[in-house]
Amino acid sequence: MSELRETRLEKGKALAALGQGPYGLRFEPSHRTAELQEAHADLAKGEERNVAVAVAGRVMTRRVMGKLAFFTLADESGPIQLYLDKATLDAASPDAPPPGDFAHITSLVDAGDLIGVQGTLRRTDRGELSVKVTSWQMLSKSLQPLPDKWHGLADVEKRYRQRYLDLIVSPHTRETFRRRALAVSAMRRWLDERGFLEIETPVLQSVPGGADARPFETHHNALDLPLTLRIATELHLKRLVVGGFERVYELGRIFRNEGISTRHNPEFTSVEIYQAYADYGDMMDLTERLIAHVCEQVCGGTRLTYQGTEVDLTPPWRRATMHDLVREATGLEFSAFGSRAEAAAAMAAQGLEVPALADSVGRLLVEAFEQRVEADLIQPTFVIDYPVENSPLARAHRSKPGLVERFELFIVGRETANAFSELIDPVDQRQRLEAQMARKAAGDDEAQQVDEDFLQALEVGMPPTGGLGIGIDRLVMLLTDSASIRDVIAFPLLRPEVRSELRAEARPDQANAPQSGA
RNA sequence: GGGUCGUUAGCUCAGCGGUAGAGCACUCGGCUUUUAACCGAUUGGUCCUGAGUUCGAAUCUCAGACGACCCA
Repeated sequence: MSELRETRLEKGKALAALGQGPYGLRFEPSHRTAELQEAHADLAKGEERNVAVAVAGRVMTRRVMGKLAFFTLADESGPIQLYLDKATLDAASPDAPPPGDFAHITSLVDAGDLIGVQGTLRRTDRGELSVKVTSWQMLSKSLQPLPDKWHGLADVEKRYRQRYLDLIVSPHTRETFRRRALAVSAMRRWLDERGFLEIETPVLQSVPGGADARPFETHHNALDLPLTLRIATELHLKRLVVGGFERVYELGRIFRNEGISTRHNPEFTSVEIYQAYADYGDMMDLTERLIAHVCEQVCGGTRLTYQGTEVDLTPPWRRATMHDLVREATGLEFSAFGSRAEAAAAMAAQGLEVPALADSVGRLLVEAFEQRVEADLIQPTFVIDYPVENSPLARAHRSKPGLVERFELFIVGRETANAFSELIDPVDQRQRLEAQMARKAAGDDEAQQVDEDFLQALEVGMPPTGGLGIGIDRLVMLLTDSASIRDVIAFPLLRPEVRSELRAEARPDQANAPQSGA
């Protein structure tokens, strides 16, 4: 609908004729609105306070009644009411061309416009703290209507596609991203204070590694080189540990070419943390303390409610082996199975699915865990000691053959962190990655590949190291009580919006296609 | 990948085989204590797209697009 836009363009011209932009250069607010609300909470109804204030923000609502008008102006901190009366405004601007300053602000300023005002304070008879405006400046004319002031943006798709509108009208959305920023900065500060260095590693890689995932592919023109976007930061951070950095981390975006769901976005944020001379037990301690600290900073405590469920993140957290958890849930004792066939038969008898790709007792254990245990791990739980087959970068368990020193942290049924005593033996590492390559050749397109340079780094000698990865998006979902990962990513991936006329051009075959009878 | 639901005015929605509707927003008029302001008037449509059934389709059928949720 362009009529509204035309009207507002006309108002913009009228404003320009009055010397009001309509796009201002700068404005100096004296306060945020929330500061005024707090500082003048004691001002009584009907009273005025003759202090000069200046505030800037977006006009959210307008109520004009003859010679008096009320606007709501919102800045980042929240709203404040503007009290506009004809007598005051016209007296303050005697040189304004007819029909006068009050008429100008009430007829040329629309909901959605960004304006700055100067005035004094007054609490109205109804108890609303207001800026009694003496002068105003148009800072930016909005040519588009704001979403419905009562319903807000109910269309979920529009909320994601036009996040700016969502942010303007939904305080809850603003709060979510504010908390996300708080969580990330609290995490970095906590790590920095403990001597961890954040070092950036490449996003563009020749050999994607560090996780079981399919990468995005791209190309470097000048080198005529196929490249992939990183699926993890692990192998480069380990090279830094080899190089002598004993505590390193990187908090950043990684990319996995997978489906989209309420828990998956193709680009998401992780933090990977490596500590030399530590093992996975140390990383459990670190994980507890780090996440509990971030939770305190963001939520004010270590207890929270997620989608109606009480979650207590107060350390220490439960630690249980995968074998024990699967036994509790299914009665199956996986350490007693002598062959895959035996394990598969026992699983089938329990009504568990037995996928063909799970070609070993260890992989079936993980299947049983995913099918029967995972979703019920509501309170924070470290699941420890994974089968070696699924963990090609983790060190063999010091006392349990066939297992590795690995844990995953589950909260509200979701994998939230993953950590190992890192595998530092280059010979063992080569064998593990070669086994992965064999799987890849057999059709597992998420299997890892051999990274010769990484193996070379290990040959130089890597100290025993504990490594940890945390999914930031899922953690923020937990801290903000968000049901979907899209609610904590400002601009989640969506299919591009296609206009109907372009759609017709894109599918010319459709117009003449023969129709099969209905 | 499979299933369910949704898509109608700028926004929120109703209409479910017989002339396209409401509230809000916009525009105009009135109004000096409103806060979903109020009162009056006007304006606004590719009913997601394409095809089919029918005398007649927003409505029924098929295909497609996009989205949400659930499952894998």
